[in-house]
Amino acid sequence: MNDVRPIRAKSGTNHEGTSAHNRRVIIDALRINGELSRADLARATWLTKQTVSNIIEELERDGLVRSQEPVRKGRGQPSTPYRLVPEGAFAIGLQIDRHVTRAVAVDLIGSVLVRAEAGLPTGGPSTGAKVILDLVAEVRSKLAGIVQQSEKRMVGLGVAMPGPFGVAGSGDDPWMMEAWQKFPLLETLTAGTGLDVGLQNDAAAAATAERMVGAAHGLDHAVCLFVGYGIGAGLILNGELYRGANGNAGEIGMALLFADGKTTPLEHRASLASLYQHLSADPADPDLHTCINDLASRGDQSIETWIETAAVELRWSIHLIETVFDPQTVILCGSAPEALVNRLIVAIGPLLPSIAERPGRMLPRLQPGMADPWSVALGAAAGPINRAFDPHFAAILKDSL
Amino acid sequence: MNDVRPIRAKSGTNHEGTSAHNRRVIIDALRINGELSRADLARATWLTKQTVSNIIEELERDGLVRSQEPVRKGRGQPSTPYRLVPEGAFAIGLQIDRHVTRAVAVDLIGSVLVRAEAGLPTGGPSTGAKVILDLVAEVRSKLAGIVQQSEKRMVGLGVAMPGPFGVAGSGDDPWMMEAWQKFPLLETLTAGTGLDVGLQNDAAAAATAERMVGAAHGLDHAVCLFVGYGIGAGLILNGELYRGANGNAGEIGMALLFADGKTTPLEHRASLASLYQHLSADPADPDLHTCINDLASRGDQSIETWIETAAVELRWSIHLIETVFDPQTVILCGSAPEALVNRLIVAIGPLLPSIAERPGRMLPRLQPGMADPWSVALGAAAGPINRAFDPHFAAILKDSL
DNA sequence: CTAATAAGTCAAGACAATTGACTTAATAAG
DNA sequence: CTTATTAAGTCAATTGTCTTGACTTATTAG
Repeated sequence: MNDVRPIRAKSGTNHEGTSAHNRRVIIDALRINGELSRADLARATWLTKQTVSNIIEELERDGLVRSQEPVRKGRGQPSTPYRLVPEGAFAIGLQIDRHVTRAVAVDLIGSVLVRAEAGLPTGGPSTGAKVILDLVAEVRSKLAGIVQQSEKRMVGLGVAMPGPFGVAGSGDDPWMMEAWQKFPLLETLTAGTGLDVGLQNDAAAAATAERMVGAAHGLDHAVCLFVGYGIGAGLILNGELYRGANGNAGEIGMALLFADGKTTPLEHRASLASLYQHLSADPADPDLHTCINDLASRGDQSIETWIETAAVELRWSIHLIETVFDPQTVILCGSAPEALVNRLIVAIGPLLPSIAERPGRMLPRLQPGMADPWSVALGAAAGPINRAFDPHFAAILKDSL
Repeated sequence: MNDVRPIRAKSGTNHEGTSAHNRRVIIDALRINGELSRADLARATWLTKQTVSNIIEELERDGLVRSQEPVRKGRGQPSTPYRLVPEGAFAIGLQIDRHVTRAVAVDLIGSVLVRAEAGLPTGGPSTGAKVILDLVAEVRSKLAGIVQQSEKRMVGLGVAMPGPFGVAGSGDDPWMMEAWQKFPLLETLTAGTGLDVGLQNDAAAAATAERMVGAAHGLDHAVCLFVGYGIGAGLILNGELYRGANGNAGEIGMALLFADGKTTPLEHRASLASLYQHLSADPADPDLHTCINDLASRGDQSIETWIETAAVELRWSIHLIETVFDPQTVILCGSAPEALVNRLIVAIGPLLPSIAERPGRMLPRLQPGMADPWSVALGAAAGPINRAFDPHFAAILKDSL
């Protein structure tokens, strides 16, 4: 009598969905192309001139878009280009790593306006939660000091931390990231900040950053190979970040390799963790980053041996990524020091043969991405901005409110 | 003066896009749930009762949907359930393999109504094109003999063949699949049949079939590991088939493995091609399929050795797929004989530890899919049906006409 | 027998994109 | 210098699709 099994269906849409999508398409077009006139927008988006005019007018009223000086280009009335207003929206990005946490305030076009960093006490969330909430509050108030009304235009707080999420842990993590994952982080942050909070893993955040302001800007298919304390891949598929069924897509650090008769996760052979171990360095040392940068840039032998080993694994990882995802390009990025990433890129080449070798390629198979300790926090902040302003399927549907 | 770089932007949408999407959502809901009343549909899709009524009325007029006997379920007016009408649409699916080609006619709900097979002469497309066109014509006319007006409701021709596509070939393929890829297949078929023609690789077709009528029915994230002459993965991501930048996503047969000091593509170690070689069998032998099925079902030693080797590689492939895609489930399917696939599933277990091991899993990590020589052709036919009737982002946009 | 409940319809209204004519402002051609 | 041509952008009426709220119908619980 009672229908027990729930009905599964996709959500429908309506006028508001249409209008929301078109608004997002206009914003996206301006983000990708820098500045465009109404006529340009109409041609590029397949919308009518009139519709574009209406949307632009509304966006201008909302302070998201601003007209520039008219430009004459041949016959006909000069066109008035429009640009995104950087101060049109802000987001906070928060990176929670093993021994450090970073927060940034970012504007609509992805410029970092405020940054702050704090050490994370060992002991996990019980002591760390306060540090984090204080850091977010600090960044927010500094932003409010720079920009009028920033709080009115705050779209959310994006958090990035090492994954994978929701997996029965191995228990051998000395940095207590596991404890962080069990901690009700989203609830704590929502309650403590009053903001909309979103979570992604660090590789996904790096990819989100590359898509907003980096090498993946405007690309529909790109994979960011992220070398941090661990190693992961951030996936841009069909122009959107792909998360998988449980938000763990791209967590290739856990991939098991067979070599020398042993089974080892990739992470143990190519990641900063493996480098620290190779150098017998203390990961909590605040000078480590610059120190490694120095070693890498002057080609120190201790680091070269590691680079040689890691490069073999990375070369193979890139081959696999190309084979499996068929992306337009692979971007190597990381919280690793820039000099190290550059050395790695050289050491990785030449790439293994793969289906990515095709006639008429426009983009390099492998490109360097941001190698900036702040890029993950930036990507974390880009999350809420994407959700609020970028065109994606879910944003059209009624079930997304 | 002249703006040389083209403007890149996503397409906008309009009322028609909304309406087309809602129609597709209703069809999809009926496909997944079997039968639903208007009120059920309204609740499940977030559309209003009135909108659902209008759409159902239109679909009924178009012959895509049919009312069932009203059912009393407690208080209130009895509800009238609706179902998809199988004869509402048809598609032809065509599989082009190394030495054989198969064509099927399929209806709206994915039932195979007609099947036909032909040997492909060596010599590639120059001689094979006619065979294929004749086969398609045969299937179409047989369908027309069974169903009135089938041509009026024909939505297209889907083609599946081994990938990868558009890659500078290695030239060592004795089956001339490379020549097929250079051949203007789509143009020839479009001209020769007058139908809308689409192309996917065989693993993608297998996944499309699993999504329409198999283990991936109604799932949003599933990967089909397809063991055929080669080996590939068909990717269902966010409820849609993922193709990658060049239609080659999932072509894992080309993935290079390092073992025994050598570099070998996965394909050479786990695929029917490797089995044929192991057995010194002739791939063109038409009895090979049943013969291998016999050998596998009675546990013949010659085949068991191969299974042991292949299972190692497949176990690792599944681990990697889980790690990289984070799917809800992995489906093992193939053009391999059913008994062989079943033996492989047993031999593969137990699976390697991965992020797929999580508390509260609903689905098995690995499930058997269709192991039917006709499943690829079925999946090929499912392609045009999906394009015509399933909800997806592109279908909402103005640039999709 | 009556009240409650649920399915489904009706008709008016709201919303957002479309259409085609119009205005404005520039350059090219004579 | 004048005129034709071209392109950007606006105006006002129209169209297509979903929404709203009241209404009708059919059933069961009490």
